[in-house]
Amino acid sequence: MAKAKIKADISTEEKIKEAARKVFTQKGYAATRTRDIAEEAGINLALLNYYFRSKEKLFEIIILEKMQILFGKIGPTIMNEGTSIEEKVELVAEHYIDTLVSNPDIPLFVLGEIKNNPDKFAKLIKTKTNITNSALFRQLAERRPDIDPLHFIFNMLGLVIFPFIGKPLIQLITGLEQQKAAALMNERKRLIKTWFVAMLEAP
Amino acid sequence: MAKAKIKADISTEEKIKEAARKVFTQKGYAATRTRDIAEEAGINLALLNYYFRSKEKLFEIIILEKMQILFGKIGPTIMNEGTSIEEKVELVAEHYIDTLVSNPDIPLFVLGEIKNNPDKFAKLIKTKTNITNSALFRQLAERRPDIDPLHFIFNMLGLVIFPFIGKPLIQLITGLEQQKAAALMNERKRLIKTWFVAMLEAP
DNA sequence: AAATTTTTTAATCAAATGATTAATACACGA
DNA sequence: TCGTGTATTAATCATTTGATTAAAAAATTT
Repeated sequence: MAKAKIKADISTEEKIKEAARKVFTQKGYAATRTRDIAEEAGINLALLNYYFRSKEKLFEIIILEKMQILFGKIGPTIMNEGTSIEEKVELVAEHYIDTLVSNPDIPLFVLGEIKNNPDKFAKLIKTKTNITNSALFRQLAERRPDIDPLHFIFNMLGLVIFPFIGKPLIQLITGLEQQKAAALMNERKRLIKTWFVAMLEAP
Repeated sequence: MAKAKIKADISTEEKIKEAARKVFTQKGYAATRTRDIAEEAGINLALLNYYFRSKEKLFEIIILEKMQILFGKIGPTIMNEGTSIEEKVELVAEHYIDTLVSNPDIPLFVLGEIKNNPDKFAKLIKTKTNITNSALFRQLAERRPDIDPLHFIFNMLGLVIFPFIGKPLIQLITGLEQQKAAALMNERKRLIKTWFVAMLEAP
C-alpha cells in the first residue's frame, strides 16, 4: 500500500502535471484519456494514480490553475478604487491578451467546464471576487446610470476573450494564419480601450 | 439484417433526434453516452443504432443543424449589398439574440466542437460564406481603412455571442437570475447597434 | 388471415478506460 | 552493504460504453 509521497520527485510529478495541462485544456475533461496524459508525459499509467489518486483529482488541480490564470488578476484590477474605468479596461485588456496569446485554449476550456459543472466551482469563485461590489461596477453605474453595468462587463470580457474562443471558426472561414491572428490580438490591446470608451459615451 | 427504413416512423426517429439535441448540446460529444440519449428519448438503446447507425452519425446530424442555426442567417445578412453597416449589425444582433435566448447552449457547443475537430467542418463552412468577400467586410474596410475589418467582425460576434458563453460564469459570480439574464439579452439587441456605431467612429 | 416487412426489445459482445495490485528497481541513510 | 522507504513497471480488474444479434412484436401487404 504505497501511497504517501514524502519525498516528491519533482521531475515526474511535474511531467504529469505538464502533460495534463496540455491534454485537458486541449480536449476537455470528458475527451481526455488518462492514457493520453501518461503517454504525453512519457510515464507509466499507474504513476498518474500513484501521484494524483485519480483523473478527477488531477483535473481539479489543473483547472484551478487555469482558472487562476484566467480570473486571477481581474479581481484586484476591477476592485482598485484608485484607477479610472479607462485605466482598468486598459489593464485588463493588456494583461489578458498577453496571457491568452500564450494560452489560447484556456477560455473555451474553463468556460466549458464551468458550464458542465457549475456547482463544483460555485463556492470557489463566488467568494473570491464579487463583481457586483467592485469599484468598476460602481464607476460604470455612475458614468452610465441608464445602462446596467453588467452590459459593460460583458462587453469588456467579450472584446477581450471572444476572439480566442471564435478563432478556430474564423481561421476556418477566412484562412487566417496563426501569425496574423497573434498580430491582430496585439492590436486589440490598444483598440479595446478606445472602443470601450466610445461605447461608454454612446448616445 | 434489418437496416433499411423505407417507411420512417417519424415519431421514434424524431424522439431520438430531440433527445440527441438536448444531450449533445448540453454535454458535448465526448461526455455524451448513447445510453443518456436513449433514456432521454425513452427508447431502447438499440434503436439509436437502428435509425442512425452510430453515435458519430447522429452527432453529425445534430451539430449540422445547430451550425445552421448559429451561422445560417449571418451569411445572407452580411452579403447583402443593399444594406448599411448599421442595418446589418442591427439585423444580426436582433436575429441572433432572439435565437440564442431560446438556444443558449449552442455557441459553446458549436465553437467547442469546431475547435476539437476543425478538419471535419473545414469544407462545410469554408465554401458556404467567405466573410472576407462579404459586403460587410468591404463596407468596414471603406469606413475604417485604418483598422482591420476582422476586428469589427470579432467585435460584432463578441458582443452578440459572448454573453451566452460567459453566462454560466457570470451567474456564478453575481447570482444573476435566469429572468434578468433574458431581459439583459433583450436590451442588448438595441444597444449593440449603438455600441457598434460608436466603435466605428472611435478615434 | 397468411405472409412479409418493419419496428422494438433483451441479451450480449468487444473494446476502451479508470483504477489497482504485486512485483521489481532505485535511492539513500544506518 | 544491508535495510527501509520510495518510485516505477507490467499485468490485471471491474466497469463503462458503443455496437450487434437474434428473437419477438407490431404494422403492412397480399
